[in-house]
Amino acid sequence: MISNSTTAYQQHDHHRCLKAALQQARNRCSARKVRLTPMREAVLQLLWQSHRPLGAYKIIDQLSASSGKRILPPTVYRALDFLLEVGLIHRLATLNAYIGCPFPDSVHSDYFLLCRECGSVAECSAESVNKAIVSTAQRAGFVVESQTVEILGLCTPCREKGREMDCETAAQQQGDE
Amino acid sequence: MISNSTTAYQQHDHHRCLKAALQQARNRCSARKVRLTPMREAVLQLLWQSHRPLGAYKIIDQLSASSGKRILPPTVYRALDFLLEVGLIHRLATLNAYIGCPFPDSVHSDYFLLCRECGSVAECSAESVNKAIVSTAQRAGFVVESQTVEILGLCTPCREKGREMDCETAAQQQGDE
DNA sequence: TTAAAAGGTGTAATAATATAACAATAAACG
DNA sequence: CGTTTATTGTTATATTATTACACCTTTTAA
Repeated sequence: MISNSTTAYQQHDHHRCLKAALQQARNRCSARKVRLTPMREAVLQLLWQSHRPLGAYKIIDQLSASSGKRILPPTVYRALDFLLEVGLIHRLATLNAYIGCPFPDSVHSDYFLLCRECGSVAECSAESVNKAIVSTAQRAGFVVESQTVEILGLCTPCREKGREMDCETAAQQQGDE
Repeated sequence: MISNSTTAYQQHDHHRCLKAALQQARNRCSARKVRLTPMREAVLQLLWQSHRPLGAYKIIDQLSASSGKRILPPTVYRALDFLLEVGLIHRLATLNAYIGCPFPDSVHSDYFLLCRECGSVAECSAESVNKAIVSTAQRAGFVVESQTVEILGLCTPCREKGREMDCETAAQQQGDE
């Protein structure tokens, strides 16, 4: 069984997506008796702007721009640490970037699909992957404590776009950074 | 079927291990018509000192110490890039560190067991993990191009040591950094 | 066998990501 | 309230990695 968040690269009402995430975050924090301060919420909101991960310094820049005053690294890293701790975001080791967690409340081993074309990241929780990892590790006498699984590839929309290009004019394949 | 290199944390003749790795590297480079220069070989050799990954700046320091002159970052990063390219080493994203590849010649999706206690890293290639990843990704419409799978946990020797400690004196559990 | 080209290394400077240490402030709690 | 605890501000710095350009060495090819 797969539980996933491939809405990441599908059309959807993102405003609703963000609103739900923030509400979930508030609930989770109050349940845990920890404080979702304005700074922490601001960082979380930035990470929910889109389904693309954001580097810490991008967050610093955006926050500085929107607040009008210089936000310094420790401020943002502390908010990120808090959000990681509470399970509201994840850090992507291969990108040195952070992303909102779409289902903080369900148990899940982090498993990410990173589209190299559009930069979107979908989080999945696949029991089969988890089982395969734990059981092969076990056969090697290794006890699993945590996993980092980051898959680089192409999401459906980007693959289809790529196909169109192949058919029409494969000539002008400029990268859109 | 699992093919692995759990010798990483088992007793073995490491000198032989290193010698074999260097020979394999020379073969691989000559087969590919690329040059395993003294600098590149020195870096590779350092990465084969043990089955523990090494950060780039550790390599720089060790190389500077042993050669008597200051080796600067680009020199080492270039050697690392070369070795990565040729498939003789891997980069561990979760550690920002590098490690020799025990079987550069066989096809394998990189899958690493990192022991949090002793720091040893074993590389495995498990078809079951790979298949689970590719098939669940596929169900999400995602085409896999490359994978980063890094598993943190405890290797057999460390787990056993931990057990002994529990039985005898759990008191003095000083981390051996 | 030598000139040109390609590949590799040395060096200085700097970019990008992250943390340590301590002061100032705000919130929670008795 | 006043005290304690949690959070944020600030300065400085650590860690990892890259850019740009000069110089040297190996290979190629005339």
